[in-house]
Amino acid sequence: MSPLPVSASLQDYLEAILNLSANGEPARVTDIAAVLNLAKASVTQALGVLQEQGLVSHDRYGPVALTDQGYRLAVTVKNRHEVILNFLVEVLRVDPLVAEQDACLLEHSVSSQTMEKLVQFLERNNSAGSRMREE
Amino acid sequence: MSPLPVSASLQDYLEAILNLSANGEPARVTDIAAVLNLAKASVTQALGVLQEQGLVSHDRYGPVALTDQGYRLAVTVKNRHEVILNFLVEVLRVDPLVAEQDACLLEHSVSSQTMEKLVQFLERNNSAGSRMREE
DNA sequence: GTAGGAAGTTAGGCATGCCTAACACAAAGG
DNA sequence: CCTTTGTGTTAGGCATGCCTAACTTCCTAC
Repeated sequence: MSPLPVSASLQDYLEAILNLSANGEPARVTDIAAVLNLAKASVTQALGVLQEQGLVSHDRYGPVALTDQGYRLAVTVKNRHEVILNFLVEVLRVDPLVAEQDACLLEHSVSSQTMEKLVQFLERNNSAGSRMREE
Repeated sequence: MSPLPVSASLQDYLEAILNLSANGEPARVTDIAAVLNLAKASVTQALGVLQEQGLVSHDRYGPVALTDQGYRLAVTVKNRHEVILNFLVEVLRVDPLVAEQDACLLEHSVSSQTMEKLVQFLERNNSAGSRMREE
């Protein structure tokens, strides 16, 4: 329960698994490798670590599933990603493709406090007027 | 001249050296190690790499200096740091200490485009009106 | 059933980046 | 001088995270 030291890399695996299983797909090693653009062997290795930490369940040669704990963590990571992406695209007007890449990296470097502040900022400037004029 | 692959870690060394030499200090291995909170041996090693890449000049047992190229790169890195810090503190109102830590990490993950957009945003919302109306 | 190919794993290797321990050098004081 | 103290380097080790190559397992189609 302690704030498990889940590296940026492992967070990426969790996020990928969440996205895959959200799409109905059962999250196989090959799919994860494809999404993350890594060798399958690397995925197998990472899954071993994630399983040790109780974040993933994975029988040999079987599909991969998030545990409850892993799911919660993955959702957190994905939220970060989306908040940051939203900010980059909607506020800064960064090109969506670039923003997507940036979000992938930034999501691992932003403190919780900054994330909160970012959410607050978006609530102020987004909901208040999703089309707020700038002319 | 090509976009040298200078890792985040090496960028930190450059930034530290720039900050130290800006303070009059001659940037010694010990100082760099202290600033970055690393072992001196690690600094020596990194300096070797930086020297190979022509970013730093460093005679055995002597002080460390940035080359022209290294200086330019270090300034770029430092600028990124300051822009991000400024944004976090002035716009998001993140606690300065937390913001400082975040900036150290974020400066390595943000694309050039996002940096530009961030600068534009700050120019709009900072200089134009440090008290911009939000009512 | 059995031969494919696809999926998954294992083994071994490599780069980065950090560490500690031990050694070499330097500069200053007695 | 020569010893002491701090600075710098070298050597060796370790963790992470990736890779390729070779092997095993699975599944499907014949």
